[in-house]
Amino acid sequence: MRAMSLAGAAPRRKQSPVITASEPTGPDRGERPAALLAWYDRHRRILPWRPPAGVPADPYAVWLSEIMLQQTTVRAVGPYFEKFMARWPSVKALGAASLDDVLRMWAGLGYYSRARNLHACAVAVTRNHGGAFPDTEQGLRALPGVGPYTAAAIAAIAFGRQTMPVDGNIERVVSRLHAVEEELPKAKPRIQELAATLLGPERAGDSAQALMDLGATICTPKKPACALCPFNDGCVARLRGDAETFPRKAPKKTGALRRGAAFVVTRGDQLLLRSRAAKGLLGGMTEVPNSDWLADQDDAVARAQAPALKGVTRWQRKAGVVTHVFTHFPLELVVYTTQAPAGTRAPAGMRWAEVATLADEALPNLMRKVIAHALD
DNA sequence: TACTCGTGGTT
DNA sequence: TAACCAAGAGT
Repeated sequence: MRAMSLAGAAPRRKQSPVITASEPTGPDRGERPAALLAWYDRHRRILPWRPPAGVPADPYAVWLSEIMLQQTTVRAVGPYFEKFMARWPSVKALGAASLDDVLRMWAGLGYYSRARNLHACAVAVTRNHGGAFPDTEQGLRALPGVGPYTAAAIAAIAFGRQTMPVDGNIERVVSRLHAVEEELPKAKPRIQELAATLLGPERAGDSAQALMDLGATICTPKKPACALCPFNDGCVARLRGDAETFPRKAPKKTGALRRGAAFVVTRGDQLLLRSRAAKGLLGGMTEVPNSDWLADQDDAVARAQAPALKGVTRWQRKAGVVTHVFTHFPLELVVYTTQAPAGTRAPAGMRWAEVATLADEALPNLMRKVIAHALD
C-alpha cells in the first residue's frame, strides 16, 4: 500500500534512465491498472451508494444507483437514491410496492421508462430469483432496464466480476488515452476492448469506478485537468494537444419546436388530473388535460381540445407560455384556466385532486411548471 | 442504425 | 444563448 500511494505522481519508466522531453513519462501499458487504482485510493469520490473503501457493496444499492444514474447527474440522483433506500430498503420491498408508488417517488428524475423497468425488475428478482440479483453479466442482462453497461457495472461493482462497463466517462477517457479517431457509436467495440485493458487482475469494480471518477473530475469534457491525471503523458491525445476534441462523434440535430395547450381546471381547492398512456413520452405519469403537441400547431386548434365540462364555458388564457426542453424537441404550452362550479363531475378518465397534496402526485416537472404558471 | 425518452447544469 | 452533457436502454 505504501508504494501505491506514490503512483498518483506519475511513475517513471523502468528501462529508460534517459528521458527526453517528448518521451512518454506516464505508466507503461501494463502498469496502468495499478496506477489507476492507486489514484482511486487517494481521490475516490464519497457517494451515497458507495460504501467505504474495502466494504463490499450491496447489490440492491448498486443496481438502484446504476439505474438512476443512467443519463442523469450524480447531483440529481443523490436525494432520489436516499428516498428510495429509506422507503424500500431491499429489492423485495421494492418488488412489493405498486408501480404507482414508484412513479410518484421517481417524479422529477426523468426518463420514466426507467421507473417502470425498475419496478418490473424488482418484481422479477423477487419472484424469479428469490430476491437475490443474478451475479453474472449474462443473468443481469436479462433483467428489464439492464443493458450492456448496467449489467457489466453491477457484475463488476457488486460481484467482482472481471468485466469493464463502458459509460460516457470511460468512452471519453479511453478515446483520449488512445486518440481513437473513429466516431461514436461506431467506435464502441474498439473502446470497449481498450477499456478492458485497464482492468486490474482484481478489484474490477474499483477499476471501473476509478475510470468514472477520473472522467467526472479530471478528464472532463471541457478543459481537462491533464496535469493531475494518473495516465499523465501516456495519453496520446494529451501529447497531441487536442484531448478536448475526443471522443469524436457526429453532431446531433435539434428537434423542431412543438406547440400545444394545457388546461388547468380548479374546483375549489381541487384540480383536474388524468393519467398518461402507460408507454411513450412521460408514460404512466400524471398530467393536467392538454392538447396534442405538434410542430406548427395552431393556437385555436389546440384550444379546441379543452376537456368538456358541464357548466364550464369560459376559459381564461394565462399570459405567457410554459417552455420545456425534451431530449429531442423543445415544447411551448399555452395555458388556459377555468373555475368549475362545486359538484362538477370529472370527465371519464379524469379525477379531482387536492392542490395541497400535489407534491405526492406523479407529476413530471413539465406539469409542475404548467400548474405553477396557471396558479401564479 | 437511428430514434425515442427528461431534466438541469455548464460553457 | 444555443449546444452540450450526464454511471444508457428499448425499439
